[in-house]
This record gives sequence, structure tokens and C-alpha cells, in this order.
Amino acid sequence: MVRERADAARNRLAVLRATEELLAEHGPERFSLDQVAARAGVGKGTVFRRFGSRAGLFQELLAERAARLAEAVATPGTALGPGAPPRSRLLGFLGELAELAGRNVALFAAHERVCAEDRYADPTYVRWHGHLTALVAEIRPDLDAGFAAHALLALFDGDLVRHVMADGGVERLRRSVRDLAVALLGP
Amino acid sequence: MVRERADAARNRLAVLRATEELLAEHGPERFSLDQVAARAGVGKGTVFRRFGSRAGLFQELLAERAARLAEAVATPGTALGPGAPPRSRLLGFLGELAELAGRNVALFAAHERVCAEDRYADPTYVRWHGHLTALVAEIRPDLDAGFAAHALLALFDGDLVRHVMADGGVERLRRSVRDLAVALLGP
DNA sequence: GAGGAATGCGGACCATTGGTCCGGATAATG
DNA sequence: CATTATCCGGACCAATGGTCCGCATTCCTC
Repeated sequence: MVRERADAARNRLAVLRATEELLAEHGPERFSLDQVAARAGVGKGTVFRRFGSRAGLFQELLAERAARLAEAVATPGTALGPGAPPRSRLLGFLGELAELAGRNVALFAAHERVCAEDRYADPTYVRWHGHLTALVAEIRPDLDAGFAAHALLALFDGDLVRHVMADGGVERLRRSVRDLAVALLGP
Repeated sequence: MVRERADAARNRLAVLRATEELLAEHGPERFSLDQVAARAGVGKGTVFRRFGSRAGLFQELLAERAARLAEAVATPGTALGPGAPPRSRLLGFLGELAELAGRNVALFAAHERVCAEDRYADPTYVRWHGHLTALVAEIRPDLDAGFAAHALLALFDGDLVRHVMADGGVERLRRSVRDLAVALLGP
């Protein structure tokens, strides 16, 4: 693999930053990739060459935002990492997810909307789902773990998060998620 | 209110039937309203005049399919109606919803996709959500009932349903939903 | 059954937008 | 500075949700 050319790197960052800005400005409203390109001071072709499609752009942005969490989950010895008791791993993970969703509502919404076709194809979703499935299977072997994992991830649906946070902020989201998870996992 | 003209009624039915056919044929793939109009033997304008938008079409179709359930839930003295114990009302309702979702996977998926903008605007969703919220509040007053109701409805996400049913059929869906609900409601 | 008003029809038309393409520009290399 | 591989940009394309209006159909009244 040859090194990324300087202009390519510069443009990639410009596009990502422009997307963030537009997400912040437009909130849940949809915006076109023309706008992204214009904001980034770049041609439309560049956006598509880099990210392949609208979906690719948001997937990459989400992956970037989720990187820290992914690392925390994979590092042994930490509160969320392998070795910790599964129950607290799961609750902790959901808490972090709530934090992440709260700080990136617009991104979450855009990402879902764009991945509606087959969300199971998105790497980040798949990773989260796999993680939760394993934990649920360990804690409540009597449940359909895969199904329960999807159900838990559904709690972070962009519209739902926005709706809940509009009246109660991140605090309410975090508490509601936790209560539901506790109820589901049993004592 | 003046009576619906004969040709209007005929065309409305033709469009609904055409939509059903296309849903059955195309499955989860998206199809255009041009196709619907062509299949119905009708002009595109007719489709839009009747239903207002793509969303309106699927909303009306869903409402039609959900009519029987809505009636069951509202009729006192029946298993799901007012007067029955809340817990069995809730579990029964979810069971019926699973049945409905299983028989209309493509419609559920299309409906969600189209209502992604603001699903809380869809009358059917709102009705279901209200019903569940009331029941949850009665059974588990300690939970955030509105949030829990959204979470329960998320179990019928079109893609999730399709995924679960692909390996286990309606039976697995029904069982998984029930297990999760039981776990959530407590003993 | 005839006449006229009200309503509905249909498909040409529009605007938006995701995605493609290629001639020209730019950056790495030596 | 020359060479070459890579990248850029915006014109272009196709699909599609939605609009519009001249014409046809239906319905009501007499």
C-alpha cells in the first residue's frame, strides 16, 4: 500500500469536517452531498471517490467517533474490557453508548437513515451487536441473545434519542437505558 | 362531506392492490411510485392526489392492515380490550403485533423507511405507542413508560423481523418478543 | 335523458440528488 | 526538471418524488 497523497489526505479531512459542521447546523434535516462538497471546498467527485457513497461517508464518521469506545471494550484490564464481570461490562458499555449517542444525535440519525437498506452491513453496528450478543448470552443464556442485542441497540435510534433528550437531556436517556437493561437482565 | 366518486373509489382500490402486489414481489427492495401507478393502470397524479405522498400510501395501507387489531384493543370484554388484566393485554397485544409483522414484513419495512423523517407523526405508530405506554405505566410504574413503549415497538423493525424470521420463522419472532417482554415486565 | 357543475384523471414536466467519468492538474520520485 | 502515478473537479446522467392543468368522467337536477 502506497502512502496517501498529501492533497488526498487534506481533502479527506476537509470533507469529514464539513460533514460534521453540516450535521451540527442542519440537525436532523437531510443535506445533499453537493453541499458537503461545497462546504469542504472540494469537487463532488472527490467525496465519492473517497467514501464510495453517502453511506460510506457516515459510516466512516461514526467509526471515527466510536474508535475510543471500541478500544476501551477491547483492552483487557479496563472496566469495559475482557476480564471484567459481564454484567458491569454490559451496563458500562450501554452507558458509554448513551453518552456517544447524546453527543452525536444528528450523526446517529443520519447514519441510520442511510444504512436503512441493510444496517447489518455496517461494521460499527456489527461490532456493537457482536459485543452485546456475547455478553447477553453469558448473563441470560435463556434469552435469544442476538435478538436482545438488536433490541438494546434499538434504544439508540436517532429519533428516539432526540425525542427523549428533548425532555430530560442525556441524563434521562442514560437512566432510561440503564433501567431497561437492568429490568431485562434480571437481578 | 360529499360521497367519493365511483372512479375515484375504483382507482384508490387499484392503487392499494397494486402496492400490495409490488410489496409481495419486490420484498424489501424499494420500488417507485411510477411502478405503482403503472401496475394499477392509473396515472401518477392519481396516486399522489389520493395519498399525498409516498408516506401517505404506506401509512394508509398499514392502517388498513392494523384495523382489526385496533378494534380488538378497543373493544371492552375481549382478551385484549379494556377490562382485561394489563399484563395479559400487553403480552397479547405484542403477540398479535408479531403475527401482523410476520405476515407483512415488506410493508413494515417500507413503512419504516418512508416514515424515517418523523415516525411519531404516523397515526398507527402513535396509537400503538400510546397503548403500550399506558399498559407499561400500569404494570411497571418505576420505568420510563414512553421510552419502554418505543423500545417494545422497535422489536418489530422490518429488517429485524426479516432477519429473525429467516432463521426460525414467526415462531421464533413471537417467542423472542414474548421472552423479552416478560423479562422486562418482571414476574 | 339532457345539461351543466363539480370532481377526478393522467402524463408531461420540474427539481433534486446520488452517483459516474475523463481531460487536466498535482504531487511524489530521482 | 522530467516522468509517472495519482488525484481533482465539475459537467453530466438517470432515477424519482412531487406538481400542474387541459380534458374526461361522474353526479345531480330537472
